[in-house]
Amino acid sequence: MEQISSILNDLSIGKKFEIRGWVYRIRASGKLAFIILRDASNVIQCVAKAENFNDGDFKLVSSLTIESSVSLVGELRKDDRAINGYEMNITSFKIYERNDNFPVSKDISEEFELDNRHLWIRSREFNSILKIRSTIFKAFREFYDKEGFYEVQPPLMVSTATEGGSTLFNVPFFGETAYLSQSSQFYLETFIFSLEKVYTITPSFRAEKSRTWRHLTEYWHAEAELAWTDNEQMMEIEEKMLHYIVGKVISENSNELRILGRDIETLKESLKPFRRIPYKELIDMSESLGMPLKYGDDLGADEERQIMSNFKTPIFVTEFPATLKTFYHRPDPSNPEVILCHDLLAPEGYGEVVGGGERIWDYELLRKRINEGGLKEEDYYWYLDLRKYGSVPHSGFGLGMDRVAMWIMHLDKITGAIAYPRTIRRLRP
RNA sequence: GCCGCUGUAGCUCAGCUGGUAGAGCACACGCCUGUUAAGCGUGCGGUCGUCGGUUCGAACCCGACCGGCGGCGCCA
Repeated sequence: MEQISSILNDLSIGKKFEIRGWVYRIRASGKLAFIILRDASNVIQCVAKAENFNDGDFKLVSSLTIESSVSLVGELRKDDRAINGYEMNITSFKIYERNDNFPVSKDISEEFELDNRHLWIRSREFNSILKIRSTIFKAFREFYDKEGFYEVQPPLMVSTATEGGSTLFNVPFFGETAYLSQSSQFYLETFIFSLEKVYTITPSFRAEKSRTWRHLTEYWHAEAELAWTDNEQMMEIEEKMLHYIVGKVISENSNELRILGRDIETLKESLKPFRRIPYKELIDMSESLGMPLKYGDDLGADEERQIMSNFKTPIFVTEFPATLKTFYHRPDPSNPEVILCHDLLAPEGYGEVVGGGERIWDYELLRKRINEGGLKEEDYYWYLDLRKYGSVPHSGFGLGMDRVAMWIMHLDKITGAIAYPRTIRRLRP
């Protein structure tokens, strides 16, 4: 039994193989049937000639239907007329299941595709998306492993919000109410006092009624937290990480990128250094970027899209005004109006994929910020404790894996970057 | 939460000023020895999202409800 990709080469010419998979396309004429077979690895054209079978068997093999599961035995030939340049001349076959009518056909709407994701993920396009996603997740873990980080597992059923104001999902919890985690940041901060450099990849849940091209209700959140690290050092690590991930995808998935129509030369631009632009400078530049802004304006979807249509490489926007960020961000001691933080905006109009920065590590300052935010100190007792017992300067970030995947693959919406998107209006399949 | 669009065959859609439902694809059968989303012929296939109203008559006009899609805010 062979994988299709492993036999598509000149060394296989003249050899007999057995391959198994699903019928991708079939075209039959009286005495000849072409079956394009797919497996996880690729597709190959197979030809069944009537002269090689008795009438009953030829009838069976030439009337197979799309997505029927089969194994085919035959000899490989080079043939320029066939997709991928090789063709297998079938001499025997086994049918595992013959379908009546596969619902997914060449003309499908977005709604039908989403209702039938469990079947659509078989398409060559989605097969490529899943392979690239797999590389992105693998590269993320590889990078942090090489950098000496520990992977940790925070709880996902929690008692408090990370960011005040965000809407939480409630879950019954033995007479209490639990919430689904929106971010593991606070728990990661606890881990650094044991392990110093930690990361995690978990789902995060947002009950906001967002209806946009880049929001999911359940999304894959990659987060890291480092002791003894400032904002500048944090950005250096993130830049190195994204260079590693993009480089891995380019080297391992060039074929999949081609199937998706992703321009690899444009993607390679993101292997270059990322500019750091302080918020104030960005505001000063904003008019020339086609999106006039004034100091204090937040960057919304339209602003990011317009600004990032000017860049081919991601940029860090740093030093946001304190009014635009939540309570745990550390103000610049030399200018408390400004926060020691950064957002990473992806190029080609994609916008924010990472948010990070230094955390407040002074006990009294954090208490003050919690109270200013209208939050209850007792809800955050364990988070405050970290500032009482051996507090250290530290930084971290959160990255939306699905957003990174969408940008790397140049997809037009985030629901295309994940197999089973959860949004305000989609819970199935 | 706000704004806009949409729902007709398994799928993609057409259906004029209201007059009793159409095409392509898929599937089934037949023909074809080099197809590339193959071709030709025949066939199968519809409480026109649901409920109510107007009318002699509603896929079409009106109302309510339900589903879906797109955009913004919020964020990753």
